[in-house]
Amino acid sequence: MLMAEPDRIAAKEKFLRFLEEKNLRITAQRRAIVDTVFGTDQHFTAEQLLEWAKEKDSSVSRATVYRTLPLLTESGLVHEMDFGKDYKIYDPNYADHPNHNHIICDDCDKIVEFESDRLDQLEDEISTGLGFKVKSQQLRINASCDEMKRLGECKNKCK
Amino acid sequence: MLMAEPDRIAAKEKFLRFLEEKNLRITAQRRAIVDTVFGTDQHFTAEQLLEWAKEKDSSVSRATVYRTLPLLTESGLVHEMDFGKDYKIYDPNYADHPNHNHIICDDCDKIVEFESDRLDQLEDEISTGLGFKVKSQQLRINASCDEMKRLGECKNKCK
DNA sequence: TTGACAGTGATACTGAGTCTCAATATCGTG
DNA sequence: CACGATATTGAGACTCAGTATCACTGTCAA
Repeated sequence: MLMAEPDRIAAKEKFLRFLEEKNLRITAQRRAIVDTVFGTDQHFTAEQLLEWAKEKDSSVSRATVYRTLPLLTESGLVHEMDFGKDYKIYDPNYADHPNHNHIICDDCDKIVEFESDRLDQLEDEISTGLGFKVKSQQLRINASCDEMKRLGECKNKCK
Repeated sequence: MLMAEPDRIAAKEKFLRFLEEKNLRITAQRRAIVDTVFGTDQHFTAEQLLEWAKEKDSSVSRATVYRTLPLLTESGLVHEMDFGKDYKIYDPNYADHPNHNHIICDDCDKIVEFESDRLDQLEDEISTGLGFKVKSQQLRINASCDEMKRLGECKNKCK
């Protein structure tokens, strides 16, 4: 967990403004959740967020976390991702780097991100061509741990 | 559900051979499941497969379906897909059309497939360039129902 | 101050998928 | 064909992320 940086503070302010615009209230619990989300640059799960937010305000409950996450994604400041596991992963750094593609190691759950301008460009081209104003798009590559090992990316958790 | 066609029968035989090669046994329950899988060209969920297979052999249990599905995907004859819903979707027609990309309507769960040679080519190029022998890859585009409606693709279930 | 209502936590619930284990079926070998 | 090693089975308990319910609480405009 990194120290809050200027752009993360900006993201937090943007979200509070987003709540105001929707006539939603800024409560202590929401503050704790938002401080947590924009106080890290790590990917996290809903359960992790619950745990971390509870450290800031022990009154934060699971229900409130699950109620706040859709607001965060709706605001466009946090990105929800699904890698075929039985939980979702959230990226609080999304506004800064909107085009992520991922390689997922199915054996140890490690995620490697990569970028490709050509890919981004082609994705946009296809989406536009099909007449969609896209909500989200992702290229997901599932690979085996053997391959990850070969790249030296998978030293820790793999047997 | 279509009548079994030659290539589906071939797929079924391939799978039985796949079992033999792995010294796995061809049981009545596995026959019922395999007949079901390669007797349709529809996408299906694990629970749907259980229901359909039970009609052929009422002794087929949930456990056996969930134990057989990984074998089917491992054989390369069936493709497992995850669209961010809380269930997985299986495609028994995968061997014939291995390169699918999908647009998912988040509101009504409709799935539109599309192909792009340029995209397939670029995906291969990137994967190879990163040194991966890929297990699977998919480009997933989530779109809103409003957009689907505009295309006339979403007449039925959307409000 | 009041009252409408957004927000809350505790907790019950859902539903896909997994695990366990005793009983059973398969199939190569004798 | 019979044997036996072992792969496979079904029932049902279990897991776990996420959802729904509901009575209570906090906020804020009038």
